[in-house]
Amino acid sequence: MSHLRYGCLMAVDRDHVLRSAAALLTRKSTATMDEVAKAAGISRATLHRHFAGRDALVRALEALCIAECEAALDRARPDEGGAGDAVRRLVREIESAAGLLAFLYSENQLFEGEQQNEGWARIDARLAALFRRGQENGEFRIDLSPVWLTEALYGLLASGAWAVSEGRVARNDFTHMIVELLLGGATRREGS
Amino acid sequence: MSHLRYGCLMAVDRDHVLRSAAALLTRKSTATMDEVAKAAGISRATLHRHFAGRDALVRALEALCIAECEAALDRARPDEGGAGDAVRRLVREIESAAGLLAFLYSENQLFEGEQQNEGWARIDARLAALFRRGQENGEFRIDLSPVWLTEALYGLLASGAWAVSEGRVARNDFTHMIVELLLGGATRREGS
DNA sequence: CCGATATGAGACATCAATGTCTCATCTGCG
DNA sequence: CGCAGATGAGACATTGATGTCTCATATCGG
Repeated sequence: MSHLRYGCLMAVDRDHVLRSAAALLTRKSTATMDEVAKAAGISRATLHRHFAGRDALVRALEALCIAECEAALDRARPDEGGAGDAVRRLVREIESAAGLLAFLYSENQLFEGEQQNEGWARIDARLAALFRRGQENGEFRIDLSPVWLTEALYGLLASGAWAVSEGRVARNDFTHMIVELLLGGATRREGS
Repeated sequence: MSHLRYGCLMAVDRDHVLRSAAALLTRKSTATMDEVAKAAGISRATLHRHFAGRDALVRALEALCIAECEAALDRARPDEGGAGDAVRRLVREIESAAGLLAFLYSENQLFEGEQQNEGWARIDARLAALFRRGQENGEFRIDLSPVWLTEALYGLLASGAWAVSEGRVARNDFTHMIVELLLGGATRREGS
């Protein structure tokens, strides 16, 4: 049954291609299919055998990013312990996907009109629920809506990934910078 | 001297075209030169008479955005009073340019390799100086670098403009959302 | 060794956006 | 009115990316 072998081998290679493409497009969002193929060490023809076209590739990257974000969300256990600590865990877990997130974040406006992957709605809902939980247990302020906090988190992740890739801030500071700004803000606390 | 009249009239029309293009590209960053021309109520030929090409148009929008940001920075008087209050004034003044800023923010990665407009360096420096002033007078925490706070401000402005244009948050909340998150963070203060 | 399958290389047509050009028309001014 | 400059409409070539195709080659399993 060559079908089974075919499927298996393709899946492995497909994943490798996908991750190469993610790494490249994170740095250069306008990279050509040819450049993507070269970056993955395959020919353009083979790239097309894996992904019908650029659109399909971006969609696959979107699915990958969604899967990684949901996995990060799972690992972060957003329903356990303090909401602030959960946010810290989440940012730490999602850091590796931030570059891809930033790429898709700007690519999304290209999908206007077309339907969005419903995975984003799931993630948005889980993030908003985390912020809402923090509000309800008194940890977070209530004048900033969960929806806005969710959008702001995306924006800070994208900014952080961009600033790191540009060398303007150190990669090791990524989590700290984002978490501290998102949770504590720039104002110095009297207590600490 | 038709040259004088010519220069004057072109300047007026050019500004109108520029603002139409900004309004359109803010909503649809991939708009065609044809769409930009239609949005400005002129023909594609006339658009090309004003701006040599798409690149020149984006550069002109960049210059416009820089001018508006610097004007906002001037009006906000970042060197007067508390740094926190100065940031509030700044965000309020820069709000109208946030959409254009978001467009150029994602367009910038297209300019990789090519030299950046030095205006951004001026603005970056003024913003970083404001945050540094806040750190030095004890208002702001010192573990978040002025460079990161500057990047984060850009990111929040872009996220805010995007969220507003998508209808996910109310336009009237724009300034409050960004300022409060940037300065105070999501955590509820004991004092208030 | 043989055959099936995947791959690489490259030719080729397509397509969309762009930049350039011409020409008819309009407008304002003398 | 008559002219110069600006405009609109549209044709045209160019360019870059894309998608499709063919064929020779490499690889792997039987």
